[in-house]
Amino acid sequence: MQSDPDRYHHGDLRRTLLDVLPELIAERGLENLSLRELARRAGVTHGAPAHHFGDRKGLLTAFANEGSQHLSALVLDALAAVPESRHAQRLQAVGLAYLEFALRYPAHFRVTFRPELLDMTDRALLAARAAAGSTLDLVLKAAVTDGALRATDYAVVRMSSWSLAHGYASLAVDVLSGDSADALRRQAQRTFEHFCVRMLDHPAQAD
Amino acid sequence: MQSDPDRYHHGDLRRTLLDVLPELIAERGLENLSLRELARRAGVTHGAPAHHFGDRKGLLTAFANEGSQHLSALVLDALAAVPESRHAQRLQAVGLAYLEFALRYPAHFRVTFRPELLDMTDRALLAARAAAGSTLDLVLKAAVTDGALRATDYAVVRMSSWSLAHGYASLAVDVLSGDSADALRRQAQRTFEHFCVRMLDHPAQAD
DNA sequence: TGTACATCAGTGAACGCGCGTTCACTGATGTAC
DNA sequence: TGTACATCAGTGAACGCGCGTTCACTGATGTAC
Repeated sequence: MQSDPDRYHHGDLRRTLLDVLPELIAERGLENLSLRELARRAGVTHGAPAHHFGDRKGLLTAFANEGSQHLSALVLDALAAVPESRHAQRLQAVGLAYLEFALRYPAHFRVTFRPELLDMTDRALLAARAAAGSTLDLVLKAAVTDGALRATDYAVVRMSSWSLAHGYASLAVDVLSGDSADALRRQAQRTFEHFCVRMLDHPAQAD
Repeated sequence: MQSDPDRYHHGDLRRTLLDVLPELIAERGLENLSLRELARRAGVTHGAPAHHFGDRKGLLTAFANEGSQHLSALVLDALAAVPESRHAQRLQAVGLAYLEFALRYPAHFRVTFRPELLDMTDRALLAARAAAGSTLDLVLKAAVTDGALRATDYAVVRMSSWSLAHGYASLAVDVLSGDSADALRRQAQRTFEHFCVRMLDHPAQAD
């Protein structure tokens, strides 16, 4: 990717548009998102984005796809640091990674969970979403296998874990956005630990 | 309120605008909300709403105020049916009322928690929000008093309860909006019960 | 290494549209006496 | 009960604006030979 500002071909406009989008959403909100303004900030005429995304929905679909990938990466990273036998810690790690996603990529977070703005028939998007959602299932299934979670409680614990993480992240982004990110992280750590310890049992091997 | 369609004075335009708004948000989304279209649907020229709300932010602020009042009413109603000593049940009732708010008033739910769209200096709005938030505190404080919740766990349980309810409601409105409301309610009932039972202890008197 | 040609990426003018806001107005209502 | 007048609520024309989309174009790149 070259940066000569006067070249006719941009080099990687698609990438640049996706990179500029979060600032724009942060500044003006998803309500006032304008493709023309996006093109302006990318240093390109307003017709150019159509070459890469077609329309607004295409742009946001690609952006949401990226969001799901960020989320997957954060979850997998967090899990890599926790032994497979520590189920409560693993569940906590997933929840904290979800919050981390919202804190680091608030614009992605806002777009990713708004299906009415997206092309939900897009194969790449669906695959990315499925991948991001599957990790929680793996963690909970392992807990069932090891006797830390009753199979009959699986659905209920899955839904409450997801809701807790999603709610915490939503509140962090929308309602508590005045608080410092570190304060939110610390509080979340305690809150999620409290939750996970109570939701999963501790088989003999624990600790 | 009269309904003669040809009168010059509307009768209660303010009320009508607030009543029409949810449909409009449901149909076109908060992104595409237009004051002119709102006026059109209220059967009035586009200049009229300004008399009552000033601008878009004024309208949404009044709407969010109403939202907080709906939420308060649902929470208080739900609590009225549960004995004061049943702390887990009371906490569950608050959570389910929160979900009920999102299911019955999805447009209000979407607006109420978007401070950047509202005039957060509006006294009436602030009062309504504070009132809606205070009930959870009352329930948890009673649980502390009765020994069902350790004072040191107060903050953590408060935050996880709020997050769980908010997350569930958000997912219900945004992501799971294809599911039937009744199915969501039933699943929430089980999920919240599971959660509340584990978060609060059961002093001697229980049951 | 050079040339011809196809493809790709961005340009810029033009279009029609719906929007929010303003403002002089007029019809309706309410109040004072 | 009647009249005069002030206030309130909605009208409708006008404004300027930024938007998304289209499209013939041109400059740049890549490939075949």
